[in-house]
Amino acid sequence: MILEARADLAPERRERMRNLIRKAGVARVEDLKSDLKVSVATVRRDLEALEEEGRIRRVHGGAVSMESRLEEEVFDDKANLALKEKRLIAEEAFKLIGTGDSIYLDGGSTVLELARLLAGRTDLTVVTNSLRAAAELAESGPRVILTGGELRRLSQTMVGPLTRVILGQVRLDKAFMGTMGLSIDDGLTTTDPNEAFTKSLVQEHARQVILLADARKAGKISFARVSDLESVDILISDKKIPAKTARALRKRGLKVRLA
Amino acid sequence: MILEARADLAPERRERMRNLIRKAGVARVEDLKSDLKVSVATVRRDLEALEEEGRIRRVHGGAVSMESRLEEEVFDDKANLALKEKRLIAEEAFKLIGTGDSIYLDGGSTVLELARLLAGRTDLTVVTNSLRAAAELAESGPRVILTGGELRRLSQTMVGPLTRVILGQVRLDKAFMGTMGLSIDDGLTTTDPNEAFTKSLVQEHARQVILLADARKAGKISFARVSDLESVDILISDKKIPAKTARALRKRGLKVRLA
DNA sequence: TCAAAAACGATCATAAACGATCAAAACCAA
DNA sequence: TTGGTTTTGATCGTTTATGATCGTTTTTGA
Repeated sequence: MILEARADLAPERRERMRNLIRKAGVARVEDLKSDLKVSVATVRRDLEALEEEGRIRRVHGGAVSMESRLEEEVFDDKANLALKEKRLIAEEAFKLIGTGDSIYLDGGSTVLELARLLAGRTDLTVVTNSLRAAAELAESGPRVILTGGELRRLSQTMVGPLTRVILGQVRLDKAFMGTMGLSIDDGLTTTDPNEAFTKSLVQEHARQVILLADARKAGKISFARVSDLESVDILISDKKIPAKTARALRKRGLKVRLA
Repeated sequence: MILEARADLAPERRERMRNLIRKAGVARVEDLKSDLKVSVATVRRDLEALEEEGRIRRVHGGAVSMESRLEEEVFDDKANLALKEKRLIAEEAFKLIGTGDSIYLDGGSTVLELARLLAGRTDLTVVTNSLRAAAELAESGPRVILTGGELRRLSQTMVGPLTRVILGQVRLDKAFMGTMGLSIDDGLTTTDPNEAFTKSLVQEHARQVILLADARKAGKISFARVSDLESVDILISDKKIPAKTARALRKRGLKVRLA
């Protein structure tokens, strides 16, 4: 038997691939094929896996690293994890919006995807504490009202006690919220207490609270508590959420929709 | 040795295109075609994509970059000339800021120049209704508080009655204001009544009002009245302002500084 | 205002890249 | 080893990106 130089195990090959792509910012399938000495089929499968992890973005002919400058939201790894699911969730949420609605958008990448869908909806009034959501709608689209408040750099949102004063002045038909953690016992949690404060404030003011959370959020618990599960009217998630979890949430009174 | 120049992956080609356009401010389709060694069809398709992302604006024959800040004014000769003055005015204004000050920045390109100078000043608190100013300070720098309010797309500022509620809650040592018109008889004027409302509100709340206005503003009258000249404590302008005008302003109690 | 020239968008052909499929190879536990 | 699973690579029909063509629109300058 001829012993070839032993091939990489799949995880180490992927690690090498990831580094190659990150170093160059971009890589072609053909290059990866010869660098890693595998077939294009394997390269594609690995790229698929890396994309699923949010490490890279596939493009025709190769892939782009998420950590490179070619990719827009470098600093925000989370924005691109499970991007596909987030898009689907956002589209599902979009269906809930009626003509002339006054809606709230908070920070978070899933809600941001929803904001992108609203550019054409001049009939709406959008209230938001998210600078990025505002930026998406800055050129054209709905009437935009910003909550004001202290800028939290990490999330690019306005948070804290000052948000209360404007939120008290507006009517909100539907609030579309994101979350860091979603737990049966601990409810909604997020990283920053000021952020949590503003979120809970919004939930009090909105007639209907719609939570957008991909499956990875289920079971997670973060630092600062936002609210009970009962504050949420509708949860929109994806099909990867465990059936058991979905059942438990429904039992607590939430309407659960899977995009 | 044969060097087979391999074609760029679409994202890298677009990145190069984006940089070419940003660097020059504008670019012709034909130039991009030869620089990037692709057909005009591809150039057009890429431009279309970049426009979709909001990075450029297509025009007949080529494209202009949206990423050169003050994008509109780049092509306005007069405004472009005034950029130098605006920078000088901003630098003069910067000198007035003390350690730990709480300052207000409103919209307008001159004030935006001042915002750029503040990126390193972590000792300050900046209150602003300008999304562009906030964007300048979004990554690092002073504590940033946004006023909230309705988004006025043209100026990318938050204006209207809702701004009152947060402005009422903060202390402002110095307010740096821009203006469209500055007239001895009509005082400060601007184009939009909501904008005017917010400006006058700020002037009421700030201990010291500092107006940044290049010489072209002198004698101009716009649509909506903001306030009397007396509301302004210090005017910073450039040396092109007529001596007669400067005298008249000083006579009305303003301290006039020429950058 | 009108006509020529330039730029444009739509359409189509082609070549490269892609995803699905399946069989062979490698791997693993008994 | 054996039987079963996972991983890999080859094949093939499909999709995508690109560049050329052509009729239409926009700009320019007489």
